[in-house]
Amino acid sequence: MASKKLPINRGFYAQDTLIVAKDILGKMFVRYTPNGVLVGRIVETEAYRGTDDPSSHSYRGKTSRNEVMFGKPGITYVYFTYGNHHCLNIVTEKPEIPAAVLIRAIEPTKGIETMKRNRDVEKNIDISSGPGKLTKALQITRNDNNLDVTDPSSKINIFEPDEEEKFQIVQTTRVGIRLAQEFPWRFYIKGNPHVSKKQARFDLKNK
DNA sequence: GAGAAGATCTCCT
DNA sequence: GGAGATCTTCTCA
Repeated sequence: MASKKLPINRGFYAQDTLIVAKDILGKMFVRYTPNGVLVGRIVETEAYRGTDDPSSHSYRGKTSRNEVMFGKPGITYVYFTYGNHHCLNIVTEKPEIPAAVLIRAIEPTKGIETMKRNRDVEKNIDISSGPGKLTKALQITRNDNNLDVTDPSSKINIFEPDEEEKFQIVQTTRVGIRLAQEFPWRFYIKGNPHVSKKQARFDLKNK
């Protein structure tokens, strides 16, 4: 048996948020639950940087909700919105810069049946093609806020993929926000069916 | 303490 | 394609 693989280290998350949002595509997201291990490939992200991004939760300063964004990189920031949905972010950059990358979609690779059950859907592409869907499939709630994804004993880790796969990255504008809509801070893997449908329609319109 | 907004999803037409 | 659901968080008085 080969030595156990370690999660991606904190130095990766300490980089510029836009670089992390782009480079984290294709990485393996691993979630440890009592029902087993759930794994998916990250296929869609958005960058939020509080210092110069009016749509970021941290733009107006530190609050009890967003305080983890002001902490060290590589920490989860989970918040509840629209009365129904949780969204998962990974904190980036230095502690004095409140920034994070929103994980918008993953391509399920392991524990698929468990994720389908969590979501009550039948098709693979319905499991995690959106921020709210993804957190439900992976059983992520506010209890999972402030977890260290670089710690091998954490309930959430992110790993390099076993096999490097070549893909094209598309950079475009974010969805679901009112302010700073023009910032091209959304990234996804071109042609992947697991990115959110809303976005696919948007891109077709803007060709 | 009250009112408003919100990084979404799903159902209905 | 459009609108409602649902509830946490923030702002303002």
